[in-house]
Amino acid sequence: MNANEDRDHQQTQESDQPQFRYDAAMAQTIEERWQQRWDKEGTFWAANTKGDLTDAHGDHAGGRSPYFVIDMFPYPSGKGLHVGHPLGYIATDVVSRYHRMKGENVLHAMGYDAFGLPAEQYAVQTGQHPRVTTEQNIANMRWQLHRLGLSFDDRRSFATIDTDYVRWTQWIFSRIYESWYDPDYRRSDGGTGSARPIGELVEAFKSGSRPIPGHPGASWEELDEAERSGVLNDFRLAYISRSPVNWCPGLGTVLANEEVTAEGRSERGNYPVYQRELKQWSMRITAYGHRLLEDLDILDWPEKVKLMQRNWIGESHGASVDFTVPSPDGNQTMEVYTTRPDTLFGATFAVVSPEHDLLQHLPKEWPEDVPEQWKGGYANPTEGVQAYRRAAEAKTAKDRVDEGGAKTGLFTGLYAVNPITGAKLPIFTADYVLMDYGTGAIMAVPGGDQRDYDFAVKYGLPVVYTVSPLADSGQTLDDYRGKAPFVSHDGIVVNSSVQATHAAGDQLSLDGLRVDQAIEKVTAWLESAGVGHGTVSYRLRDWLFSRQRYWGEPFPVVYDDQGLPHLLPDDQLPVALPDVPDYSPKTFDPEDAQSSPEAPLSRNQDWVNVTLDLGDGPKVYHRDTNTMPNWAGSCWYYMRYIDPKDDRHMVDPEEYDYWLGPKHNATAGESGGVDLYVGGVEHAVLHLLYARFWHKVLYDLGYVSSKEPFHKLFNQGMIQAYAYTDQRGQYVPAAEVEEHEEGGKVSYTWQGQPVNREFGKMGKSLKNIITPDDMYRTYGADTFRLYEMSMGPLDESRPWNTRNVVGGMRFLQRLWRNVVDEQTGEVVLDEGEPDQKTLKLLNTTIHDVTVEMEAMRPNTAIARMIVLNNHLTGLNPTPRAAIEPLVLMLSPIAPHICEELWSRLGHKESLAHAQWPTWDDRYLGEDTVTAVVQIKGKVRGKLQVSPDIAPDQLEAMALALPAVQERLGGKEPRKVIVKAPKIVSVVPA
RNA sequence: GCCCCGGUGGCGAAAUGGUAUACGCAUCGGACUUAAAAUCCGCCGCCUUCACCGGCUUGUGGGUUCGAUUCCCACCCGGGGCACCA
Repeated sequence: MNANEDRDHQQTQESDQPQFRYDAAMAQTIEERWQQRWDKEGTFWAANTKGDLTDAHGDHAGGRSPYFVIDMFPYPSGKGLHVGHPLGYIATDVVSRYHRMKGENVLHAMGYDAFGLPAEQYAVQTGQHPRVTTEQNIANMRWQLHRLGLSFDDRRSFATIDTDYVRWTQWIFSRIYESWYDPDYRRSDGGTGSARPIGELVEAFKSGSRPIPGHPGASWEELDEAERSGVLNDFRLAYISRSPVNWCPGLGTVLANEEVTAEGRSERGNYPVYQRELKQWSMRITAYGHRLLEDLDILDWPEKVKLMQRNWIGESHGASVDFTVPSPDGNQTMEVYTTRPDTLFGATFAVVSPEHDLLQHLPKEWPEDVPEQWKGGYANPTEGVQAYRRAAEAKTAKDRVDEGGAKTGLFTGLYAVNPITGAKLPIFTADYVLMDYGTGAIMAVPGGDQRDYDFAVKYGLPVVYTVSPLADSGQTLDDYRGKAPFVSHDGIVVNSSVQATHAAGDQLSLDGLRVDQAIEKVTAWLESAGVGHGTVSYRLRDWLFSRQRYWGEPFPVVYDDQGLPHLLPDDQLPVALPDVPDYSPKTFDPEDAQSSPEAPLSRNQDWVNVTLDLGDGPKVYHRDTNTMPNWAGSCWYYMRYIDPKDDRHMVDPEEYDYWLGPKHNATAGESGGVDLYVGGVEHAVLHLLYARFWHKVLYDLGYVSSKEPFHKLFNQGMIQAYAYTDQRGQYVPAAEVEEHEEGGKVSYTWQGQPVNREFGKMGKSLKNIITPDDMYRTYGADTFRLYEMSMGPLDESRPWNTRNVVGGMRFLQRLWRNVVDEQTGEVVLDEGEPDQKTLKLLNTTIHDVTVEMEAMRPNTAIARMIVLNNHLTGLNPTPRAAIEPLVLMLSPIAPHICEELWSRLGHKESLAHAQWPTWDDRYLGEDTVTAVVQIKGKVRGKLQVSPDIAPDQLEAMALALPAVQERLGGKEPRKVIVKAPKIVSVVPA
């Protein structure tokens, strides 16, 4: 069979080429042949423990160790791939193939994240239904990846838009909706706090063992349906709320905090985002804040990503303090959150956010003797606060940043009473205090906080310092007075003492204590006086979960004529997307903050209004017209690879235990989960935080047995590229640019005109795209894979340079020639024992390559293999005992050529499951080693010695060297350090 | 502003306390060829020198050490993350 194809191949060749040379055309023939054979034989099928999914021999997993390795699955965007995209896919493929050769049962598959904005926008551009364009794009992408020779188990592939899959995404939503978080629940893993079925909460309300919030004294039976629905909504992990959300008129949808940039613009499209109060779905991710934080410790993730998640969760420890606020409607309580309760004596005013409830209790008139500046020119507090709130609402986060931290604010006419000192603090409202962090109210301590200080200076408020620099810092408070706040945890509390406290409590003094001691003391005092308690606060917000989009999963929820939500029963899933006259989102003038979202699904009234029997007879309901964000599908897809066709479970629990359960193999550790997950660092908080949250809910509810979804995370670097601009700043085609060198100076021209080189991304608009297809045409997939793996460390970004690709091609050609005669196509080998030098190099290479592969450093593994191959090139004929291990070791990186050579070496079976070569320790040692003789750290001589030379003998030999004698000038050395057999370091007198 | 990562030949990069520059690219020289391409062999950090010898060299300056690309301190440059979070 090979001979025939070779003859076909050689007819297409230039006549003066050797007929059996490994070139691009030969590579293509070989690659396509092996790809077909792998497909036909099911070479990469992974075996489940039972059921239809067996390996190629029809066997189940048996005692084989599982290894689960996947990439972050792609959006099939329609733009096609450039050479940067497959880097991670090649890396996971190399790892997969390596582990297969170690005898493990490797699950390696690829799915498609096909809902969401990019797919929808592409469909809108092309005027076709998103399903049509998305499926075309998936087919195209599948082909492009197939051509790379990736070793996926294709039976396990699926897309998030598949009906089977949407059903289970909606099923998970239903489980989350039907759950609440019980912070006191003792989990079987020893932890505290768990998602529990909402039914348990209802039972507690019914039995009276738990009071019903908002309905003191009432029994569950006394509440009407709307009241019950409202109470449960406040506990559900998926809930509906009317609250300020990120509204993006330019995109026509609301967005999660994670999808909004620091400039207050949408991450996609870069449109302004406004805070609007709207009724939307949210997920109670904040309930999991602490567990999401602490379980980072059991993950094998890059520290950088852990740090980003820690910062995003933003757990801080402090105290909540109650201030009494006299108002026209009677005394109100203002709860503030502070991380520095030790500075209570330094509070000179208070600030509430513009949305704070306290602002509903304003006095009718300004109090007397209030500075005009505090009133902002308004006739009374009500008018002023209304105007200030409107102004704040209209501002984007970008506007606030542009103000550069400048503080604006307005006096409310109210005063808060300091619970310790009884001092009356004027209350302001200002937009630098955020409603959704802490309690939306702060005590302002201008002596210890930069923002409060700025505000105090602007409005003429007093500054009191209550912490003094440590004596050994060389600073005193006088260095700060009138200039700046003293913001530090390292200090001694001063000026913080009262004989009789205002609230019920003993006299209190914090003076002389260190800050941490003072925090402890004052917190205890607050608790005993009943005016506060220690508490924890999070930067993390609940996850806004609805979008006004067509191309997403519909919610499995309908509303009755009272507007109360009802969950659809599982047997009515999936809720399919309806056809609508127009699936594009209704967008607005990006600056139109007052516009309101309109969901495309609301355009099909036949779909929206349905008659259903939800247990109490047929009734008319209205469907929820929102869709889920595209993160929903990516939150759980990894576990669906276990069996995407399973119609009885989201995932079979036994199969889950085998593949992803805790300690399912040697590397998974306590967390369990995917053994290796590779993707870009851009998902450090978004996808990876949402997926961990869903996973933990499913874990609490008993559907999965591991605490975490992804045990080991690896972020591949970006492939960057050069781009060239002409004099007018226009990009010119990078492929046509010529490089010139003159007198050591490098310059670039395009069509004779000088151009400038810049460095950055690869992109169509930069005219520097290079596609995998370009590489297949010129070199073949194996050379392309080899180049991407040899460019440098996998986790670092580096520039693409097509000129360098040829090095990999030459390596493969030399390897080929070491097996196949280029002229005759014959395989002639030395079947005898290789010489000692070859055996030594072979064994050290096997050892080194194994170490490098384990550490995911294919670049250095390749360097070792090139050294071995270059050595074998000098032997003629090549020893079989050396070339076979080399072919096996290279096969994860360049699988097609290695399969071809393996077959020409006489093996019938694919090498995909051949055993990874092992080394013999006897060949690792050297007969002689080079010992280096240093004088004051500089190399002055070298000695060839036995590896087990005695230190005394080595020292004597070193000191006898003429170069050493000369430099010692006849004197005894002051010191000689001998590290036999490598180093002798001589220190002259 | 705060936090994190990085800086080594002409270029991509090796080496994590012990011979700095493995491996690859480019350049240059040689073999083969009528010639070119391809292929093979060789040189290849900088300065000085015909050459040997010698000196210098891992962003800059300092420190620890017999010995530092590697550890410590300060600074410069590049990249990334967060940014009124009380």
